[in-house]
Amino acid sequence: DEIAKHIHKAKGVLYYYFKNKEELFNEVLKHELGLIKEKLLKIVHSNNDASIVIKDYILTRFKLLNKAVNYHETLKADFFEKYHFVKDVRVDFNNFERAQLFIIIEKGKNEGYINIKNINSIVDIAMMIMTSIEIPLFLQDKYDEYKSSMNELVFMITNSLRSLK
Amino acid sequence: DEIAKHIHKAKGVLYYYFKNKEELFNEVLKHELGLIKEKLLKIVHSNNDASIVIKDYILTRFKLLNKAVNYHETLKADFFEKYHFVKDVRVDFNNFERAQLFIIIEKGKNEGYINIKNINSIVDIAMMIMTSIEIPLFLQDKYDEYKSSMNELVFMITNSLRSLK
DNA sequence: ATTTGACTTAAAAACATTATAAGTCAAATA
DNA sequence: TATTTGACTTATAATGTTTTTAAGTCAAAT
Repeated sequence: DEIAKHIHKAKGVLYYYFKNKEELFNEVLKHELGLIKEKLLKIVHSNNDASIVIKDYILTRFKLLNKAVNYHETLKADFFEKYHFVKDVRVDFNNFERAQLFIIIEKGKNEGYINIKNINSIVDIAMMIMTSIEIPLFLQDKYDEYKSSMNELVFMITNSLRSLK
Repeated sequence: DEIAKHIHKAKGVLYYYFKNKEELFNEVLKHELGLIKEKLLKIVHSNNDASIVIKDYILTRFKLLNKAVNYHETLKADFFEKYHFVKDVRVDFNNFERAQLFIIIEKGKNEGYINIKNINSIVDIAMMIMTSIEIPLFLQDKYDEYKSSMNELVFMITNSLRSLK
């Protein structure tokens, strides 16, 4: 009813374009994450050094996701085990991020800045940390509280990459 | 009723020793965390190098907390904003851990292994990561899933300490 | 000093009722 | 033909009521 009111149309028309409310929500979510993906891709494919790219990537990622209210809903769904609802979009975004981190680290290796054997394992850890932090950050609204630590977290991650062998 | 049954006493006697159920739970919780503190103190005050100590500390911390079912209840209470209930014990354990990490890092500095200016900021980050990871680990039962990454996470943290300046 | 068990009281579970939001569809419109 | 409407049904959630269960009390007993 609310959505229909917002577009000044009858509610029935929504079911002409979407199978149900879930499908509609998923499209909105895809759109929201699509915009974020775009911005992150620009960072990954910039001409900066890998150390700069990884810093930019992580900080921007959290900044953009903090405003992504539909994404926050998927965190809730996941936490309260209504995961199926948004599974595909979450898995897709996860794969996207894994791929980007891989690209950045590989770039760092080529530049001689990073010196690690198994890129995938470091990607795993980075993903584990980043996705874990999302819950206090976005569901418990601690983004502002943790903000100041964020820069140092990134600094720590980039530094650890430098020395890992 | 259940507790009274377990100790083969009438329920009323519980109120002779504890003001109410909350107080009883808090005592159980204190006891549970007390045992964990003991074990962690042994690690901190062992004769190992700081790099070994920090690794031992973090891995043991997660291993012990994973079995600490009453502590898990405090995570839930915190998440669902019934924090007051267990605030004191949680704050106390937090301070304890901050103090231990500080001691370990300071030790690392003295040994020349760690080279950072602001110990507190690195303690902040470590605490942020560790407490954030607790939610998926203990409330979403992903401890076994993340276990293999845990060693590498610790390796990453210790390495980052080495190079931070 | 400690324990009991019947007792009161507060909270939660179960159930029925009502209200709201989700989804359908024949007919209308463009 | 593609799109839109609005009255309609149906599923879900909110509300209120009753019942059950668990928390807490206390005079009396050990």
